[in-house]
Amino acid sequence: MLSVDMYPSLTLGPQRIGDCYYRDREAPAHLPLFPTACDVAAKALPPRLLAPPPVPSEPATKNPKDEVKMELENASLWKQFSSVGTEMIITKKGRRMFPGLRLKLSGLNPSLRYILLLDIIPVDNSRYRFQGGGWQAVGGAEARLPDRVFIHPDSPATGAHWQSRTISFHYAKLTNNTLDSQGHIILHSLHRYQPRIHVIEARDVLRWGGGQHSFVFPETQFITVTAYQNNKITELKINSNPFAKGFREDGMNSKKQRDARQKRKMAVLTETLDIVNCDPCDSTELLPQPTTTNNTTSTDLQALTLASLPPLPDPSCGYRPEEASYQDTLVPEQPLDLGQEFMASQISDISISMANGIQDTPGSEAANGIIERPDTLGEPAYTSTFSAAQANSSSFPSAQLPQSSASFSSLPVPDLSDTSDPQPSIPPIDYPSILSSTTPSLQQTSFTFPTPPPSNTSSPQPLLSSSSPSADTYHTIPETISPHTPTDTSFPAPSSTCQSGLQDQIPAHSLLTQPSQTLQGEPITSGNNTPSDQSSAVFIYPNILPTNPDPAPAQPLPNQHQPPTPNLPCSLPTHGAATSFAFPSVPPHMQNLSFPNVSPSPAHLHLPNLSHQAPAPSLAAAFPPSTFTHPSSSLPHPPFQPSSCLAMSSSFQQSISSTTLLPPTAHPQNLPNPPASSSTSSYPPVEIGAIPQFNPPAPYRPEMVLHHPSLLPQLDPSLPSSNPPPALYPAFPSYPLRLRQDPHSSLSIPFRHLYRQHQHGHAHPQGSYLDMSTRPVF
DNA sequence: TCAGCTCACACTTTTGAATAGC
DNA sequence: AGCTATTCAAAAGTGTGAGCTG
Repeated sequence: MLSVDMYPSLTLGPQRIGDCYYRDREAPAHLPLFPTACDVAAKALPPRLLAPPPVPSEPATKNPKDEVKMELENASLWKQFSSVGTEMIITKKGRRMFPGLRLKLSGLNPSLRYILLLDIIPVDNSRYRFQGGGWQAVGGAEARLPDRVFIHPDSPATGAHWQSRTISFHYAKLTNNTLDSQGHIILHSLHRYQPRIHVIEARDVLRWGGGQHSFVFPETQFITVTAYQNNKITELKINSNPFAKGFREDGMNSKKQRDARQKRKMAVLTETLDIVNCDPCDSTELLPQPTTTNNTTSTDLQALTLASLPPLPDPSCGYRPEEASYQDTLVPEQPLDLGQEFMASQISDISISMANGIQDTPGSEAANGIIERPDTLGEPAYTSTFSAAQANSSSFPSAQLPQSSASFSSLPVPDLSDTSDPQPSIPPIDYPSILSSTTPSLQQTSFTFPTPPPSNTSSPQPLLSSSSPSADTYHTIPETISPHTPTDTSFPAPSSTCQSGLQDQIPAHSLLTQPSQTLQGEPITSGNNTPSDQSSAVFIYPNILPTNPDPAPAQPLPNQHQPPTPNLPCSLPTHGAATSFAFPSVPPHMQNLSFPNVSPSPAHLHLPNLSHQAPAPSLAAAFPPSTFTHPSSSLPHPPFQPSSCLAMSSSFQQSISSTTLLPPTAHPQNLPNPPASSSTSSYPPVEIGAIPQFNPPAPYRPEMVLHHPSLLPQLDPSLPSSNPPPALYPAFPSYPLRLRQDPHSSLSIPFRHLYRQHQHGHAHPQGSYLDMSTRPVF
């Protein structure tokens, strides 16, 4: 597949993939989901941009699709963690999530094929630090990384398949390696994220027309860390994760055992030393002291260690509070408080891609009861819900978790109100609260992002309202995804073209508004964000502390956020064709687009991700010829994060490539790809897998994205008309998925080739990843 | 000096190939 | 010959703690 660009919908983030609903069983809370990229963009963008496009077509939503429901099977476990403040370890090699996402789907058409995607978007623009027993927002978030999407290994599979079993995303891995080539989801450490699950009809992907459903469970929010900060979390992990069994009290790797081992070691050493020297005595002496008994173990150990070795690690390190005995030294656990602040801006990068996602038809969703809203992150919705819920509950202080999270009881409308509140409010939000509230609700993918929803839609309220409807229902609003819209926006489009696209759609100012966005295209995501800036107010992430109220400023990187991205989306959406694209295939737009990367001068595009990720599935997409010229953007981009990579499951890819993805309905042939075809010719269809992989070392540059206006989706519904190409998909604003090209490729080479090359890397038996971030792509 | 990150370590579970039995 | 069940080794996932980096 291509770059995500190609497929806006995929881009998840910001764009809408479909509808995103938060569902709470009980009460739907609507949490706006933000694609990472989107977020940024969103913030940057003026609200209106963000606002979900009016959804004219929403109508469709009512179909059965609407009834698609998703339940988080291990919600209780998640709630336990969220009540303390969930932390997820991220490593260079990639770390699985624990708890994992275990889901139950219902309401799908048994005979249709669906693709399940997982993406993780930043909840706010803040960076956190664990202080005083709680999480506090301490500054602006880092530039957004390329958005990557994890495609469930079973994808595409029939509705019957998905509904007959528990769906687990445990194979998905998180990494902090921005140059990751394994296709793992790239996240920043000490940032707060929200996982989202997207259900897309396979044909949709291909066509772009299908409905999408996005689900968010607030309780699954987490803060990334490279080492656990909260002892309570460590305990929970050890007690809940089978792999950590050895660290349990009774395990062989328990502190006790470890101490004992160390002691033994020490003893041996001391003996040796004694023999050799007398000095060792010291250590030996110490040893005795160690307390007696169990605790003693620890103490002993400490003593031993101390004696023998270099100073022991801080006692504080000791995890278990329980082991108070040890604790003398240890630092007592602290309640987590997450201070959340929003950084409104994050400019960061923009992962714009996400941003693109923005709008979507909010309205439609709303209708459904769903919330589209993207309102960004959470804005209101979150806040509201969360706040109420429990701000406290969760460990994350700042952000309040939605109470419900756990219960998910519906948090009806209130959220809205809440949301509003929250934002302004306080910085620190309780994580939990947020989560909770959201939990149930689905969000529509419409990612409207944080950005202030357009008047209506955009506004969080809608979301809320939607949410209010019952969580249970979760409306998923199937939205067709129009690639166009959102996604693109998200992309920072450096190039004028792109920008133009976006711009067109979006008021220039809006874009401009945010400094951060600055650049061209960015608007996208930023748009949403923008609000955020205020964000804090705007978004409600409960958790989020307003700390960084202004995003823009905060994010210096205006450039990064470039609205441009939109371009890509645009193209897609516009063309019905786009829809037709099979994943693999590249949207026509794309074809037009020249890939920055392509250009020899790699400089422009840096698709860091690309290169790595690549597990692209074999979607074959034809790439449009890279005519893309990508003006090298002058823009500086922030280092780009490889967002774009998509990892696709092999199966998925295969299917895709084979057309399997294509449901009967959609055949690759049909794919919009025509361009593809053309492209194919010139660019053979790229396999999705490949795309992700763009490994191109080159950092991603938003600008690239910008170039292609066509691609850019319309961010603002309101704007839309201007360019709206005939969208294949009616309505909505879905995010286009974008596939990235291989930077290398830059070339004219058909993507496939490119990808194929890369693929090897990605092929993950367990699942594939797509780099959604379109941005990176171009 | 310190916060944050990386790495090696020991332990555990999971996975898959090899083998045995029916 | 084909299928299923069992065994075993390798691979991979975990938190820990020391060391490194900026």
